[in-house]
Amino acid sequence: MPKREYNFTDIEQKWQGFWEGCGLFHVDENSTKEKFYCLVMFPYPSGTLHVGHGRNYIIGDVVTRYKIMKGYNVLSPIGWDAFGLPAENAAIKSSVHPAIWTRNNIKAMKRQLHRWGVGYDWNREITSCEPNYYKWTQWIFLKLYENNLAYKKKAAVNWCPSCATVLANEQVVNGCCERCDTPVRQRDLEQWFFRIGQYSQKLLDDLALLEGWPERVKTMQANWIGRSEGVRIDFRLEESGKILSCFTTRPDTLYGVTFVSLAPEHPVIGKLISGTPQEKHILNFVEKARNQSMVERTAEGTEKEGIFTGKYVINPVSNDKVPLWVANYVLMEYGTGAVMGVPAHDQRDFQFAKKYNLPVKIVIQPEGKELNVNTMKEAHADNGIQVNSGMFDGIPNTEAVRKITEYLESKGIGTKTVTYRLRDWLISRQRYWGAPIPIVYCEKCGTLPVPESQLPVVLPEEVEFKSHGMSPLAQAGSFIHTKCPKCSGMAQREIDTMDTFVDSSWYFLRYLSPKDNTRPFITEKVNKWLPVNQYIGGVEHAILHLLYSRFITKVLYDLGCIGFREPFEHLFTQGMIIKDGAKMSKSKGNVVSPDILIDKYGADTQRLYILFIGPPQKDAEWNDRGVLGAYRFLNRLWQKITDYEDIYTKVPRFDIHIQELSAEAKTLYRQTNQTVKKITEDLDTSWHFNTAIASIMELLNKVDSFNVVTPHTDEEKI
RNA sequence: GGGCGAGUGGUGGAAUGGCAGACACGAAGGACUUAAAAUCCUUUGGCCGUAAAAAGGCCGUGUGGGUUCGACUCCCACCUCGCCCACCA
Repeated sequence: MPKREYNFTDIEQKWQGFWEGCGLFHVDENSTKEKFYCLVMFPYPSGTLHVGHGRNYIIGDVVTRYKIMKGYNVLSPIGWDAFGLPAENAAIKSSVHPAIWTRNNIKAMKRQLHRWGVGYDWNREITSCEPNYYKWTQWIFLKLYENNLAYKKKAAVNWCPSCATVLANEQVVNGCCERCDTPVRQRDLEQWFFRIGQYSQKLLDDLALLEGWPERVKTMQANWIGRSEGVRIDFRLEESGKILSCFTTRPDTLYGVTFVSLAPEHPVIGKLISGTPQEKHILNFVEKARNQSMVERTAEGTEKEGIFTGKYVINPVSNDKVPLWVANYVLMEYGTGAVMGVPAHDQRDFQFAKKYNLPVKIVIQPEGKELNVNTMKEAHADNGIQVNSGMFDGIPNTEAVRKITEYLESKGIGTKTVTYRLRDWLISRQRYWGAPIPIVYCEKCGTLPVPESQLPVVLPEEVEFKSHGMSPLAQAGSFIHTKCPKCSGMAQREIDTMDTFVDSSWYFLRYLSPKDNTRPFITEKVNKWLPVNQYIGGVEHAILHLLYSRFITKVLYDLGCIGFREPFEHLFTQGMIIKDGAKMSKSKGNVVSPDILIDKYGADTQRLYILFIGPPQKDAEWNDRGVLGAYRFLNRLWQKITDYEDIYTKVPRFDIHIQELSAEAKTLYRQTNQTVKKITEDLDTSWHFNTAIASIMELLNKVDSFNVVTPHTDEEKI
């Protein structure tokens, strides 16, 4: 038999054309079939795609096609998360406008997605940097502003004094500017925040609703929200008698307090030390601590440093007089910005006390051994029995937590408090390439939101990019100067843009009405199609993107705009593709281009290999030889199928009489059905694409050996 | 320091309480070829066994314990690696 060639180019072009022609991936919204919303995280248009990106889209494509075959009405949309810092950096480096750079990248990546043969409803494509999209990102901002969920306050940014510009955390390398190596300083700017903190408890509670999410992602979110129960205890300043509150989760250690520390930013410091001889020293210390960049100050191994204020506070239960310090490890944003120091029972306090010769006082003795102040090498943070604790002596410390809290509350010197680690979401970016924040500042009328009728606030395209200095928007006079929406007098626009996470926290609603210019989304449609049945993306988004999307969904639900509280029913997080020991990425220089592989072996080979490489939720090592194996298999399969084309096109599909088959043919028939069953299970319940493919390979191997041992007549019956 | 995950042949992996190593890669040998590539066939965890083979046997899933008739799989402790977070009071 003459060998025919497996001409993947023709085959793939033919079928891609066929799918497009029959609109396989276009959703018929009037269909009576059950809906299925399959969503892949929309890509950032960074340049070109590499095979590592492909995993996400190929898995999404498999799910989409499988659900279509199972009879669902499947929505599988795609778009572009198109605002962001890399576009701006490209503009500075190579003088290409971010808009041009971004649109070119989108064009290139779109071509690549098409070549991969992944199926989307392209009629619904959205691009977050286009005015018809960011108009509605601005609308979301206005809704939050109207409902007191957006506010402005001073917050520190990383500031490079040499470039005179704000740096993102990732642009700070070892505490220095990545471009000029100048040490980065902290600088306070007025910035916009969303009150996600107000939703901490809801975001935590509703994790329980997410049965289709991986446990580890839910745990990560719960840890990030970081609820902790404790007590706010009122200490008093020795001289003035004024209250200084400390937050603690360990009220049982209250009798062991030997000092109290303040965050360098604590507002009480200034007044407290004003006019004292040590004032200058302390202010120097505060200044130094505040100039450590966030990254540096919170990095592991940063030396704990402090300075004595010369003042004392009074312990409300023991009446001990303890020194008041300022320490760089105390954070103003968490708790009250003041911490009680218990060296005997907190390791960090222990180190601090040893360094500055502060006393150690044991108030909890572990059972079975006795702690001694003079021989302790580290703090005892575990449980034990209360000692040196007045009326609470002799009870287990776990009980003392409750008893001391009750006592403090009854005396009015403490309050049970729940705190969350989750801070409000800083959405201001001193950048050009983002959605402008729709706010106007009028000298007469103050801070005003841009009326909805005036949206979008269009990002001007004629601006200058300089390697240093302020955001290009700050120099765009025609953008800044505007009329006050209230008094029509002279006013100025906000020049900060929004964090790109705002763009991506609602895009899944827009796919249902991507071109509607009258509203961000259509309530009836999103209520019908959401929550998303299956969301697929990288685990690196387990916290921020997924938490922000949940937050915005909850806000819109509370405002009555939508009828569901969680956006994503099932979540799948795929593993990374590793090459030469590192995640495949352009910056590491270890990318494999899909285009070259498609030219050589075809898209199906690449798709098959990506699915065969290993369990999809785990990281996988890329191996060029593995691609060849996938190619060989497809060749064999294609040869086998075309060999018998004339037979099975003639025989009706289910016209097989089992009784008439030979024993070998019967076995093969059974094995075929077993394979179908195995693949169905792999796709339905576990997403074991690799073993599904392996079982087809096995079946093909069996078909091959069947031909060898059986006379030709039996083949024809199959 | 906290959280999550993973340790199985030369490699990616399969088996999740019942024959460990499916499937694939690589390697070795052979067929075809002037030759190479491609393709096809055979072998391929280690050790013992044998003149060579075969039969057969023993060992083997990071380490040490445990549960069980039976453990890669479940439980406890430890070691190593990866990822995420981290001075959170």
